[in-house]
Amino acid sequence: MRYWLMKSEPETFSIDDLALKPKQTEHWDGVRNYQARNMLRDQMKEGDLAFFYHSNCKEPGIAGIVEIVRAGYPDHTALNPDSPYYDPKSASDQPRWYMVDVKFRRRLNRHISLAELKSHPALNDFPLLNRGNRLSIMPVTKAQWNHILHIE
DNA sequence: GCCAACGTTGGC
DNA sequence: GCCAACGTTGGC
Repeated sequence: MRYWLMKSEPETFSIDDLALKPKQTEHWDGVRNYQARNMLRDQMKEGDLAFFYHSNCKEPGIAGIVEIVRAGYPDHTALNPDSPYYDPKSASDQPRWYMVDVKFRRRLNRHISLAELKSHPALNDFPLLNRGNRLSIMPVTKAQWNHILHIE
């Protein structure tokens, strides 16, 4: 199994929103970046765990943990002209974009802010902290995962 | 709201 | 295939 970090803007979809969903499960739609798409489609598997990261908000940081409960499958919002994620170049017989289903596991005991993550030398290689990184899905090593849970 | 960084688009 | 222009991300 692998570990991940998944970004979401809490004003759009927060860990609290996920916790309120039926079965506390929701599909992770709207990823429109090829590198992130490849991870959704090829690498994320049922049983993987991911940090739920709140971005573009007052205090960006890790808010909780989710589990991947369905591996990559076509993101149907790309085919819906009414969706903000509509992509006219996508087609149902040749899907361009993918998503996974995630299930709420728990909130962290405390919110771990981006500023705090930056202060840990052990996380120097954490992709989230690399300058200019804009990926909304990124891999987390077991060591990084454990480190973050340790400082929780 | 600013702006640096980056990805994508499209003319050539 | 280059690269300038443009749009988006996301921290601050």
